Amino acid sequence: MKDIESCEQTVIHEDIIDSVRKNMPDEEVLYDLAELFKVFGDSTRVKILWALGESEMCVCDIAALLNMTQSAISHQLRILKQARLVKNRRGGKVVYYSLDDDHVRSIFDQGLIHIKEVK
Amino acid sequence: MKDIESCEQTVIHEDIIDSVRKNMPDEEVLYDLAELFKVFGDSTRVKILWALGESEMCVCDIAALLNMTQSAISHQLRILKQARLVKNRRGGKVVYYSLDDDHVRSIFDQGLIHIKEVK
DNA sequence: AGAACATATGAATCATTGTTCAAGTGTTCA
DNA sequence: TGAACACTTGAACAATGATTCATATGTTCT
Repeated sequence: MKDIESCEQTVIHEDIIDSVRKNMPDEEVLYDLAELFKVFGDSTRVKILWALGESEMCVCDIAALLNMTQSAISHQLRILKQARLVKNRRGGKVVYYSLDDDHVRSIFDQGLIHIKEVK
Repeated sequence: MKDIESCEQTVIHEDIIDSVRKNMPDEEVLYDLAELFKVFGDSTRVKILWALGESEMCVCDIAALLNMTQSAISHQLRILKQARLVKNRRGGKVVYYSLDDDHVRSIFDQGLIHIKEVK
């Protein structure tokens, strides 16, 4: 995110730069994409998402499952909810969370294919 | 990552916890998955990957395209290479980078579907 | 109303990370 | 060989972020 005095860079293949630039999506789209993947980029959240892929769960059960504090889980659930990856419903004192996106599974799958090939 | 004295958590649905735990992949797999998505979780890297999806490019061209320093780009390329998402070849003084994974496109696509639905 | 419980939230802390700056490789060409 | 260029790399810095701790909210049950 710099823009000081329009840079003094060496450009070797101006034609390629131009054509690539022409086909690039808006800055904003790529930014949002990165923000989404950032949410997937934490193992606690990945575990939560995976667990919710198996079953709707309440906060304290997730905490017990992952052996972490309720508070920590709650903070992460907030991030997941803001990203619209999970939703929740209240049942008395208990709040149940579940997946709010069908693509979570397929995003995971694509990632798994990659890490399997790399191993 | 805590394990102090086996926690004192309230468990509400023990059966669910057990069955979810049974179906969870190894800790290591989920960790690797998060590490992979972490790589996608930066807009500079997303831009680089997208650009390389269009065409093989050298470092200074990417820097010019994104209006960033060669150094910054080079650092990010190293991360992408460690994750086996890009590969490179040398042509004289110039180093050309290209995608090293067919799934980058499909991972992006899944992400794009999500952010479009959310908007 | 008040106690007990499940969850949420704000501030603080510690670790991680992206970029910059300066210096280092490696290659070409005169 | 040495200057010029493309790129890499390590240290430093600032910003971001995950977890903890303490406290607040909201619900149930007596």
